[in-house]
Amino acid sequence: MTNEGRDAYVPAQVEAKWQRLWEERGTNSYTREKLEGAANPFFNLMMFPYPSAEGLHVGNIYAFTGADVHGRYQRMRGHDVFEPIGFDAFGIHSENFALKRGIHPMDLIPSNVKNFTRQLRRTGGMFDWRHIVDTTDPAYYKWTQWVFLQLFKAGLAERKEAPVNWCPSCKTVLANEQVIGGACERCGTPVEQRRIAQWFFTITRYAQRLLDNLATLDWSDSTRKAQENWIGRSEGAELRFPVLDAEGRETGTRIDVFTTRPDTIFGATYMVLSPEHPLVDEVTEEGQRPRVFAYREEAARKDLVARQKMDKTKTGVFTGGYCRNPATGKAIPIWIADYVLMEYGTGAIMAVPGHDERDFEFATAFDLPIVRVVAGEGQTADTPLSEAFSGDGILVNSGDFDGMPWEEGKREITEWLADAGLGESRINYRLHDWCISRQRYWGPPIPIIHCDACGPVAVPEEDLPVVLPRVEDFKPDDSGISPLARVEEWYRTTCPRCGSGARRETDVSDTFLDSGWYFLRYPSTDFEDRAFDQDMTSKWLPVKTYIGGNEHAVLHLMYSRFLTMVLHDLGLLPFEEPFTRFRAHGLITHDGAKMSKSKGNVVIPDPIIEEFGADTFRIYLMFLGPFEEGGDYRDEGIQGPHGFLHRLWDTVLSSADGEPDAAVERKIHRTVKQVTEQLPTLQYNTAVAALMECLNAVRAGGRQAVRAEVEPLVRMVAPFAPHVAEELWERLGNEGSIFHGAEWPSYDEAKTVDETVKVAVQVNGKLRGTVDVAPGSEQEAVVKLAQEEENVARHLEGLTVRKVVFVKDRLVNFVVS
RNA sequence: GCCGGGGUGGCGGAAUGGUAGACGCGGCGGCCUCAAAAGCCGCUGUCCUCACGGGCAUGCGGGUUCGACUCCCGCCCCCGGCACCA
Repeated sequence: MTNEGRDAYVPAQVEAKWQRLWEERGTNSYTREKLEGAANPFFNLMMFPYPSAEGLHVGNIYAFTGADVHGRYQRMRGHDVFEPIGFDAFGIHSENFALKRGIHPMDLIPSNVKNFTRQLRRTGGMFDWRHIVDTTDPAYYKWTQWVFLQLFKAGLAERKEAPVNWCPSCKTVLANEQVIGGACERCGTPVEQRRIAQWFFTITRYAQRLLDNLATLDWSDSTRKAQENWIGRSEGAELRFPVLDAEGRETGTRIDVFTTRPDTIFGATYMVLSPEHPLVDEVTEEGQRPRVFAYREEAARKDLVARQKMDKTKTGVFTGGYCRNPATGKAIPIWIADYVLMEYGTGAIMAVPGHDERDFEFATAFDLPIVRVVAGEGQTADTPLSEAFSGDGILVNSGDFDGMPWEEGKREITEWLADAGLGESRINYRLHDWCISRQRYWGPPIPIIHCDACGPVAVPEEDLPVVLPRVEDFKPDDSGISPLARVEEWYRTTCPRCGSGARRETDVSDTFLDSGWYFLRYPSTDFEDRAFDQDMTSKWLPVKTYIGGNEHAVLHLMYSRFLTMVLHDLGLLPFEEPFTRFRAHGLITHDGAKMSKSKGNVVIPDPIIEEFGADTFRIYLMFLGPFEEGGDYRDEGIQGPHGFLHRLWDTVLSSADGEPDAAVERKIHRTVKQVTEQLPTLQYNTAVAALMECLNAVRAGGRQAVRAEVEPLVRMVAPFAPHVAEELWERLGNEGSIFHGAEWPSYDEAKTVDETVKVAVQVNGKLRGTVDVAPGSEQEAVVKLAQEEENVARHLEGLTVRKVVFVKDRLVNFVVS
C-alpha cells in the first residue's frame, strides 16, 4: 500500500486541531443551562489530582484515561456525560515543597495548576473546563468552611484533647499512616507523642450505617472489604470490675473493660490498664508509684504507631492495686502495659491468659496465673495449656456455666452479669473519630472564633470565607502551634455572639475535608451563593461511575460517604451514598518495578506524547494490562498501538465505496459485540486487542477496505483515540464531532456467527486434528467427519471407541481403550 | 499474623471446564526505499524428527473429570493494604 495522494498521519497536527475545535465549539463543556437541561445525565468522576511540581505522572494519566474512555463510551451511547476535573492543592506536601523551594505556596500552586492543566488538555480527556474546582481557591474553600459549620451546628464537630504523632523535624502533627516504623514518612525522624486540643468529626456515630450501606454499593470487592475492616465492628460486652482497697473492700470505683469473650471471664486472672488510663493514679499503691510513673512516661515518649508495632516482647508494671473479678469474686492484680491501647475499647482489659495469645505471653513473662476455662475436643478442665487456646469448646472452671458451649456461654454470662449490674453487651468499632485539625499553614482556616465568655462560636455564614492570609513566614516552629497563631492582626477579632474581644481558631483543616465533598461542587460551580444547588445536585448526583486508586479505598471514600450521609440527614441532600459505582484501577509498574524517583524508573509522559501522540499513548496505557489490575510499562511496547493507528489511518483513507466482504463483515459484527460488552466493564486491554484483530482482518492480504468496513472501526476506536477518530470521521465525510450524538455502532447477532466453525477432535483428551463444519451441526455428522480425518483415523485404528463426548461447535472427544 | 490480588513463552498479557499462548512487544529472515520514517510478507513455547508427526509444558504436590490455566484439598513464592483491636 502506498501513501501517494494522501497525507501521512501526523499525530501532533491532528491532536492540536481537534483540541482547538473542541475548545471553540464547547464540545466537552456545559453551560449552566445545558447542565440544567441535560436529558440523560451521567456524572463520570475521577479522583482529582494533587498538583505537585513534578507534573502529571503516568499513574495519573492511566487513571484519567481509563475514566475518560468510559465517559466517552457512555457519551457515544447517548448519555450527557459530565466529566469534570480539579485540583486538590492544599496540604502538607505542597507546603513542605514550597518551603524547600523557598517559594510561597500561593505562588507555587498556581504555576503547578497551570502546568497540570496544560498536560491534562494535551492528553485529550473530555474535561469540562468550565467547571473546574481548586480547593485552594477562596471561592471553593468558603464552602469547605461552610460544610464544617453544618457539622459543627449539628453537634458532630467536637473539640477534644488527643494524643498526636509529632515529627520534631517537620514540626508537624502526622496522621498514623504518615508514620512508618516509628519514623516520619517524609524525613525519617523518630516521631513523638504530644497532646493537643483538636477538632474531631464524630464519624464513629455513623459507623454502623457506614458498614450497613456497603452491601448496597456497586464497588470493587476489595474496596468494600477494606472499608469493612477499617470500620472493624466487633461484638462483645462491657464489663465492670470493682476496685478494692488495701483491706479488700470495694472502693466504689469500677473499671470498665471491653471484651469479645465474656465467656472466658472466669479465666480473667489479672487486669491491664493502658498507661494513659485515667484511673492509673487512683489504683496505684503508694510504694509502686515511682515505677508506674516511670513506665507511663516512657510509653508517652513513643509515638502511637511504634506503640502498636513495637517488639513482641511484652512490658508492664504492677500498680499494687487490685480489683474483683465479678465472676469468681476473687481479687486480681491490676497492671499497666503498653500493649493495651487507650484508643480502643475502654483502654482497659480483663486479661485471660489461657485463651488470648497476648495475655498468655504477658502472664508467662510476669509469672501470673493461667487458668483454663474452655476445653476443646479431647481436653478437660485440667489439660495443661502450653499456649493460649482460642478454639471451639465448652466452658470449664466456670462455676455454674461448666459444660456450656462457649458461644452460648457468651450470651449467658453477659446476661448474668447484666442482671447483677456489672456489665452489658456492647458493640465496639475500630473506626476512630476523624481528627480534622492541622497545626499548619497551607489549608482552609477552621471557621471558629474562640471567645472567653461564649466558648467556640461559629463564624457567621455571611462572613465566609475566612480567608487564609498571605504570610511570608509560614514555617511551623517548635511550639506545635499553628503558624497562623503568630499573625496577631489576623486572629484578633470580636465574638460574633457577644461582641467582646476574641481569637480566631488558628488550625487549618485536613485536606480530606477538601476532597470529602468536591464532587458535590462540580455541577454547581456556576453558583456563587450556595455550595451546591438543590436541583442541579438531584439531577447529577449521586455519581454514576467513580474511578480512582485503591490507596484512597479507606480514608477518602469513607470520609466522603460520611459527609454525604450527614448532609443527607441535615436535609441538604436527597441521597446518602455519593458514589453508586466505584472501580479501583491498578498500578502501573515500569520494567517490573514500582516507579519511584530513587529507582530512577519514573516514566515522564510529556516526551512520549510529543513523540507518539496522545492517542497512541492512551491506547498503549489501556492495552498493557487489565485496567483494574494495572500492568507493566515497557518503552518498546508503545510501537504496537503506534503502528495500529498508522494502519488505521492508511486503511480508512484508502477505503473505497462498495459492498463489504461477507467474512470481514462478520468479523466486524463480532468485534462490535465484544467491545460493546467489554467497555462498560473496563476490560480495555482485550477490547483494544479485538480492535487490532478486526483491523488485521479488514486489511488481510493487503486487500483494499470499503468504507462500510472501516466506519464502525473508527467509531469503536473513538473512546481510546478521540483525536484521530474525529479526524477520520470528518474525512469520511461526516459533519461535526463523532462524539456529538449516539454514534456507537450496533451489531446483528446473526452476523456474529461464521459460516464454518473449527471443531477440535480429541482422542482420549489429546488433540489429534480439527474438522470444519457448519455452525450448529449435529453430533452424528460431525463424528463421521472426525473419524475420517486422517490423523484422527490413525489414532483410532485398532481401538474400541467406548464413549464419544460431543460439544456443539467446539469438540469431539473419542474415549478409547 | 490477618485481609485483598497474583504466579501462563524472551517480555506485557489472552483463554463461559472444551484446539493453552489471542493481541502486542522483542527477535530472526525477506520486500519496498537513494536513505530514513511509516508500511508489507513469513517464522518465532520447548524437546525429538529432513519431514509427516509426536513427547513435554500454565509456581509445587495431590484430587475430581472423557477433558483442568480454570473446580476441590494441601503447600511455596510475589505484590498491595492492615496489624498487640481485647
